[in-house]
Amino acid sequence: MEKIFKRTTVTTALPYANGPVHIGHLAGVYVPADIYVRYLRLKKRDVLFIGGSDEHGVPITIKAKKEGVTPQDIVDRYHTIIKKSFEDLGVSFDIYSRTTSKTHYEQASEMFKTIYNKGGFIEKTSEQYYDEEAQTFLADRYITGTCPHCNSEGAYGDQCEHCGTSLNPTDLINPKSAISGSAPVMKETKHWFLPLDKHEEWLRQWILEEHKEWKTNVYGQCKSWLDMGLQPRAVSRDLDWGIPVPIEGAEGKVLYVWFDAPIGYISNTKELLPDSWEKWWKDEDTRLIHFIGKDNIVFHCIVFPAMLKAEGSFILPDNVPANEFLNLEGDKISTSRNWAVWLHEYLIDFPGKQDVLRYVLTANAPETKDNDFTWKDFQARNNNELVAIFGNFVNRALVLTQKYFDGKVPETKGLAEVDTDVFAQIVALKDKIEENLENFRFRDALKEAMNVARIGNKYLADMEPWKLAKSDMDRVATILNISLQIAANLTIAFEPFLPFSTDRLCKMMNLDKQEWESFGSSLLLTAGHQLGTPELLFEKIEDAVVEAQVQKLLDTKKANQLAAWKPNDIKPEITFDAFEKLDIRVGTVKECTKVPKADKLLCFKIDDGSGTDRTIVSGIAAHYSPEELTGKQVCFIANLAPRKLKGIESQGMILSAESSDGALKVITPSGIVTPGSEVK
RNA sequence: GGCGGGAUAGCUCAGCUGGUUAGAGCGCAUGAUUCAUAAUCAUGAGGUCCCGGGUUCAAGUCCCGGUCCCGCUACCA
Repeated sequence: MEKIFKRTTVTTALPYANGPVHIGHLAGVYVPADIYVRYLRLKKRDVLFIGGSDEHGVPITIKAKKEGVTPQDIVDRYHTIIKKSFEDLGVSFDIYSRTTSKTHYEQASEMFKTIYNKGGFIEKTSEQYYDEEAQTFLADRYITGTCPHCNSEGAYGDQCEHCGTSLNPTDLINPKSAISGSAPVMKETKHWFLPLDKHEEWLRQWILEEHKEWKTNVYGQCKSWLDMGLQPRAVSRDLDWGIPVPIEGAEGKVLYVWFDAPIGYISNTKELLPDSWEKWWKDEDTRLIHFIGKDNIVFHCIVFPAMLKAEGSFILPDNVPANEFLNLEGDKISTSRNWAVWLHEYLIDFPGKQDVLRYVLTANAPETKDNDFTWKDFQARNNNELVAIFGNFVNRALVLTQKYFDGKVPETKGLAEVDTDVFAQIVALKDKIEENLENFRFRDALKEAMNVARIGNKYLADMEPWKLAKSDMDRVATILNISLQIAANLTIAFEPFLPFSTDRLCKMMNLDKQEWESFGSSLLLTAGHQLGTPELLFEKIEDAVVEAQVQKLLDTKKANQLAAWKPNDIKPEITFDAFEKLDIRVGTVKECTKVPKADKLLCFKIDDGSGTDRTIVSGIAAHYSPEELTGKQVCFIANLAPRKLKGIESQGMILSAESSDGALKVITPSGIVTPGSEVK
């Protein structure tokens, strides 16, 4: 049962303002959303396209601290870059605002208060680390100390970067505040929780029964969560960067960023339409669509709807088309490793080629599984598809008309069956494109749009007007009229996908933009209409250009890795006596196995020369397979107090070096020595 | 470890509720053509449908087991 909606609210995941936007964001969220919205507008449907930056949360405060600037400085910088680059790519937001806006502060506070007054939250008091000197509670990332697992210094409260173990702040040995350096104390703190468990029943009905049409990845993930049972989720944090919890007795507490961010969709609508925003969020005849990446599924399908429901007056999303991820040259896109193609840099490196990126990202969109972006593919799709099929057809039609009819649209002189058949084919394509777009299959829709140009090329090849020009100019007139009508249809077919190119094509043909319903018409241009000057719609991209991009990728990656990495500070001096207490030995690995039910641990049986095997558990499973190390000699600390890991007593610690990229390499003697040899 | 998604031609992907010789685009080969940015058009060669079992008259498609990739989540500490 398909419901008829009066209008559509489209939101895109709010990019986090601690870095620029890259092609992964575009392919997964912004380009498909923009295509969808442009299509709806062409169909004269009522649609609102909402975007904005997500500007709160701990990572931004950390980045600010690292750079010695304020969080506001950070978000101002990236918000500006992101907003500008979206505009330049033609992502046609009706508004692109931010979660630090005044409207948003008010809206988020109001939302919290409404839910609070309805009894929609539960309160819990727990103990957390507090920095007395700085008078603030400490986020996990703000606490450092010694890792209880690998004993390395400088582990964070949520994770030890050395061994990769995830931690709780209370696990750290000798915890220190990253703000003041003082030792934090445990202090009671109160927080509010959204009891998702109380929403489980209706969520189950709403998603599992009423939205079976959602994409399989989305539906499956939701079902998994619902089947596991939902837990209450904290909506506040002790932090000074964010929206203050708007009730009494909540000083020093802000809304947790996940609670505040999605409300940004609503706030931004309100900022744009202060008087009429509610119909876009509260009217049952409005269709709400969230475009997101797959990492955001649970959030937009379960958590945010629970918030909206708890508030009581909002509609729920009708669909959440989540895409998978885009890889780059075979590797995961990573901001920290600087393995990415940044939008703002692309726009500088490829001026006027917004549509090429839009095309490639759509043609290769990660709709059903992770996909790979390569510069070679980028070049091939530009040269073999945009230039050779689309651009070339347009050029042929325009140049031939220029040549035979001085650039004026010739009159048809009697239509043959092949002529009318062309438009029947185009109408069939229009239907396919519509069906694909309505179902968020942008890749297929684009392919069908390209088929319109293919029809044109085939028509010209079959009709051969350049031959008939010697004998039958009437027929040539008809053929070129038809060809030009096909070219005019291309301006409609590609408008959602390649808005810059359709603009140029319209100019070249001296044609106004057409609406979607004219798609398939054989009368878009009247006889005698004067065309503009033909230019090349797309130009070839040479090998050297894409090779330079690959090189740039490799270079910046290497440079950033080196620049970002510096060796840890040397620890405080120790006496020779202290050194002598350490007993480092060499042993031969007799047996190495994975520890069951643990992803990171390997269990070693080591010949240490004593006659009995020594058991050591080490967190290096992510870096070595058991076979690689069996038979090898390793160095280990022999007199470290034993520790139980996953129920196995580990008698010592295997020494490894950690490289700048985080890779662990086991320390091994340069030649074979007798097991039990001392390392001095 | 649990859960979700994926694995199909050289590459990127379609294959709905199981049914004849497994499809598309690009790339490749051959031919045609020259109006066009050596672009176009036609034809063709490419596939143990990840592996191993099973259900069935019939399995890429359903069931069980396994491998690898991605995401969520947990444990460990």
